[in-house]
Amino acid sequence: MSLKHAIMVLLETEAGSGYDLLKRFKQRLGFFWQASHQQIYQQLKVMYQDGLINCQVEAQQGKPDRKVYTITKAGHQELLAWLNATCKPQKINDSLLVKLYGGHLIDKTVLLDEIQQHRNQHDKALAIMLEMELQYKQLIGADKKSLSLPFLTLRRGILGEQAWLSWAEEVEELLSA
Amino acid sequence: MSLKHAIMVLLETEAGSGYDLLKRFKQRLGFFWQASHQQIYQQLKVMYQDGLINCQVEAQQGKPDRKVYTITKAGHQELLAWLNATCKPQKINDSLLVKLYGGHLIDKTVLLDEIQQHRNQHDKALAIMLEMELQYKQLIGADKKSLSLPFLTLRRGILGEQAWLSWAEEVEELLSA
DNA sequence: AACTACTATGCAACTTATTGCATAATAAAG
DNA sequence: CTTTATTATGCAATAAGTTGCATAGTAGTT
Repeated sequence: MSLKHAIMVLLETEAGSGYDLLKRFKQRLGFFWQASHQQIYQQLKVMYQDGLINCQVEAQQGKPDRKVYTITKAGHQELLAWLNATCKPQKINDSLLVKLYGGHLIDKTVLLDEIQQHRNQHDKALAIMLEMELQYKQLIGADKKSLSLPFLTLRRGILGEQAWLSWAEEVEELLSA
Repeated sequence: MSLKHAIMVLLETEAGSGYDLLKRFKQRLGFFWQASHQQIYQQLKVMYQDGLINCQVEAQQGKPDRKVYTITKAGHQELLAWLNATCKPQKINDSLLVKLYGGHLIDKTVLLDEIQQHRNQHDKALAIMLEMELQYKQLIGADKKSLSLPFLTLRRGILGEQAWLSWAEEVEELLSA
């Protein structure tokens, strides 16, 4: 289970509440790790029980208490152990491809429509990532160096999206013929 | 849940037992849909209870009975409904990228080793797919036409793997520097 | 003779993720 | 003035997926 470790990677650099972590997932790990708010809150609860993280409750007026989590020594060690262990290859379950595989059963305009809808999403995702890349490239010195590993994950996203879009062109060409 | 629908896509063209389906997943959908034998057997049980598939038991000497499943009318309709509905974007959870994102906490040779291990897997996967592509391209006429949609899913695999490998080169270059 | 791989199925327990609901304040837009 | 979005958290039930174990024969290898 890596959600636990993804959370710890985020907490390692900066403390945060469940909501903070949710936002960080979206902003920083969103294109390679997706987690819902339920998953995060539930996981934090378990991790706290297991002593991997500490919790400081900040009372707030009117709003529910804000629980700010930090990583413990035990958590840090667990994270290091995980980082040093090999991880299994990513599991891929892509329903769009299942649909395409069985696409002879339906009208091909339905397939084309769906591909185009997905392409819109991928176009947007790529545009965001290219913007992020631009911002990274304008950095200099220590800032740039400290972000070199996150930058590599961004590159994965960019190359992945570009490959997806190239493929979509092939699909559209073949289905439109 | 699409495992159900993936199974029906496979049963739509040809009847099969749980074990048959497991093999077909590996051979035909393996690079975009992964399912364990447990998942398949459990799912078949539920689908049978729900009337989506029929089951003919073939007695075998010494071995357990072989249960051959076929799709029912209800199953076919459910499949068509699913094929015509839009599916949500693929969920990606890639622990290798989480690891890379938090890679500043460990020795970069560990990262390099892991990338290289993964690259071996991706190299092999790509080689298999390129071989499959070659075989497809040697087909002619009706055979070729009937496999044009599976071929598109194969292209997705090929373009995806090539993108992964290009990325791995970037990573190795940056981490080795 | 022992080990390994393949065929062929399945239960039980556990972990992980999703869906639906619930609360409650602030701020912006129409 | 009403609706929508954002901040902020969480329970309960269900669905989906994983891990470990179990059975049992055949075929090939060491």
